[in-house]
Amino acid sequence: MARIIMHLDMDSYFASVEQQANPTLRGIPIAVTGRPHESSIIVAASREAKRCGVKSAMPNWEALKLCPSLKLVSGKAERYIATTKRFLSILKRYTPLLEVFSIDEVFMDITQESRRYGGPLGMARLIKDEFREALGEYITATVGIAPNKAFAKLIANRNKPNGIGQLRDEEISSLLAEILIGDICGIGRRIEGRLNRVGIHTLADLGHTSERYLKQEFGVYGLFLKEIGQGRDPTPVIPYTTAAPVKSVGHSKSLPPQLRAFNLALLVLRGLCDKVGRRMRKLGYVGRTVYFHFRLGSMGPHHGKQITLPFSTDDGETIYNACLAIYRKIPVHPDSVSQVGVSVSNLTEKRGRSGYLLTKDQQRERLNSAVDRIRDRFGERAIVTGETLLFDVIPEHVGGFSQGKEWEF
DNA sequence: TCTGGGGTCCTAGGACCC
DNA sequence: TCTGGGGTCCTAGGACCC
Repeated sequence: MARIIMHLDMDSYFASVEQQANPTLRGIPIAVTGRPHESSIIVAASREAKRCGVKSAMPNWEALKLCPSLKLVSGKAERYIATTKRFLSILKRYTPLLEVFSIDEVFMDITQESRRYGGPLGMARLIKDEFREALGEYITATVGIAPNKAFAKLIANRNKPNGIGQLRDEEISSLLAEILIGDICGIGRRIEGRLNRVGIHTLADLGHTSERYLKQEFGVYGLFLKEIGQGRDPTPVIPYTTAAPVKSVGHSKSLPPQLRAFNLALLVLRGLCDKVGRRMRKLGYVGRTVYFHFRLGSMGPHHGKQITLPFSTDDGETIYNACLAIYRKIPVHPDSVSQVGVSVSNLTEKRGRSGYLLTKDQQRERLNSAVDRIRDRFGERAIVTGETLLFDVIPEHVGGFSQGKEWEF
């Protein structure tokens, strides 16, 4: 029996949450951005702004050119996470087979459950009614229903905003010739370009291409392409409860001109390492592999290197020292950088106090946990290292938690 | 005017061990 | 004498997602 997969995608999510929270923002073009007054980018545009052509990932200046009356709003991460928790708690009552794909997107396998609600369309309408009650009329979702994830997402995109779309198993084959490969989640610009150059433009073209060729060109990914070209996508819905744990924890920051000198950038990096350590301790992980990267010029190349430590850590200073060790190994030693970043992978769950850490580190561990407790109570900025005071000139960003797994529901 | 920040997965080569 | 093959770990790079 064919599966029934529902994809639910919140409409203009961050912008809608802001409009719901603040009536003066309703009915006008607004856009959520990281830094409203600097040369940043749009994270989310309201539907009024989208009508002028404003899209996410567009530089603010370009958005303002398209839509001079656009109101830029600073994003508030906590607000979006809280709203996501609320709608997830509604959805999990409908089925336990619920995959949190990002902060505003969910896949559900409703093969078993939809019958109880008068079929998938009835279920979708009920969910949208519940959302309106619980979240307010400005926060809406679009629902796509299909026999697999790729087509459920596709059909949701085609019914935005605030719509419901369904694609039945028997309807898919007749649509393959009109769906462009780039419309499929998983086929990005590079792969689309490579396929286009050999004359493959639609899913039907893809389906007619030999599996051998696709495998030779794209490795295991070629098998996925062949399936998609035939209207199939065997990828299962992976429920939140069985999803793989976080694999890496990182932070990076684009630097304003006054902090681009390399020695100042290192101070910013010190603060980023602290934030990474803090988040790891919150998540209960220690990690062994540290990746340090930086960027030269706004459009310049990334340089980065990783090392694996002989021990695991969740301590900001240890992570920072690892970055310095990496830096000494990098052949490029720039005078100035436009971005620095650090991420820790090779994570394991932290066990008891003495499991991984050396005795000489136990004092530091106690210090970290005391600092964490104070920050839990009085906020992240209650205690900062001297260097971290530099963050006062760099506003906090939003938009970077799209695929994080730090919201429980 | 010149671009954010958070992730995931896959591949491939070299080192090292048995 | 000096050769085999499998497995794991590490690093780098490319592609994708929101």
